[in-house]
Amino acid sequence: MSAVSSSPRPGRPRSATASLKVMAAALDLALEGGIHHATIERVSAVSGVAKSTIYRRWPNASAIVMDAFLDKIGPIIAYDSSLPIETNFRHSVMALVEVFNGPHGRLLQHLLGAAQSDRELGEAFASRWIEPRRQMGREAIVEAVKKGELDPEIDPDLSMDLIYGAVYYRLTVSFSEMDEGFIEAVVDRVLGDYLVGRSV
Amino acid sequence: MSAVSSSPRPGRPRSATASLKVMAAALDLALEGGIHHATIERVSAVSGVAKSTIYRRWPNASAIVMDAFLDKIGPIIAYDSSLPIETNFRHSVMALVEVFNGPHGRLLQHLLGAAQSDRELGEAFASRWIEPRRQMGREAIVEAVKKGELDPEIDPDLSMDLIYGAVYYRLTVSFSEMDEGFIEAVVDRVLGDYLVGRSV
DNA sequence: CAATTGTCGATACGGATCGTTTCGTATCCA
DNA sequence: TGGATACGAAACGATCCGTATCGACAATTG
Repeated sequence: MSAVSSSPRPGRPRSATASLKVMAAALDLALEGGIHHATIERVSAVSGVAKSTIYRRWPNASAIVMDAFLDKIGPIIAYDSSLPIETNFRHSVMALVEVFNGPHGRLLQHLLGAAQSDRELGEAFASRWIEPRRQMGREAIVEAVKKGELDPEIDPDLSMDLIYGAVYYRLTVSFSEMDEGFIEAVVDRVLGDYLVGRSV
Repeated sequence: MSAVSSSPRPGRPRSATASLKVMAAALDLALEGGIHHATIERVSAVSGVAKSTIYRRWPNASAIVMDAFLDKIGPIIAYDSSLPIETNFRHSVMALVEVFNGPHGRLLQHLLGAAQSDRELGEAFASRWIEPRRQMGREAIVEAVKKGELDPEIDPDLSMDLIYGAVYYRLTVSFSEMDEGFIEAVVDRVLGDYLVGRSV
């Protein structure tokens, strides 16, 4: 468990900039012409990093795009527990849907598509993109219960399945648009009955 | 609008058996080694139908697999309006999840994945697989409202987004298992509050 | 019956991409 | 100074793509 900072092994160390150049090139190519446009050959040509070097670090082109995407977009999670729980969810889900509708939306869709037939890709996606959001959502619910905003009977996990399920279903299964009204309806429908001081 | 039964056009008619042989071969290959194993070259070799003939009928390999899948599995829709609405939904969603868990589940997942970066495939999937199920689900809800089983306040479309959203989310986004308990929880959570004679 | 029209299977083509390998060079550690 | 490892460049065989060509075949049309 000694995660040494500098290089513990002999031999020439891996170039630190190579990975960055490769990921930047892969992201550019994928944003420009869809994920299938980001091939290893093209990434190598655009980044100036040799194919052999790339294959030493990633198993295939989709994995590069996934890494690049998660590094760039992954950290953005918008939960704000100072807001009322319902508003908090509306805002955070709306922020997610704005990513869907923005320039990275199609790429996210393509990545999720590729993950359907690539186990490692799917695991990376689930652990680095999906789970952090679920986690924060669950925590927001638990906090809201503590504050007395929500009925303790609520099932946080099921709530996440329903809310995120509905928006990903629209994005990737029924391929239909989402507006603010839809998000409000979903959040209301899932949280509404558990809001304290309402369902009288 | 004269959809003639036999061949109205001159020239040699298309072989009726060719499409069947192609679809059977494509489905076999896809079930055997994943959707990427069903290439045009292999389908041609296995089915004995020439590549040129295949390209005359389908734009790419995924489209063949989609057609084959929908022809074989598509018709199976299990709604039974004689049951109480809650039981009806539990059964039909359970039947869908059993498809997910069965031999065709991974194929469905792969097809949905391919549809993320193939517009035509996505539209075929939405119109031939998703929409018929939503339609029957909505009708079941409307009937239940008429029968007085459900509160007329319920939103059938939103209910479909929530129920199907949750199960597809588990299949394709969070990659987690589904058991009967999960399905009961989802259906209960979405329909429960609208069941007449309960939330007193 | 003969001409027309479209499909059939077989085969070949150029092109893209894959993933691997080889080679000489560069860089770090002991 | 070695030994070990990474680097870029280049070439490899293989697969699949989508298109085109070919002669043979089977239906309609006149």
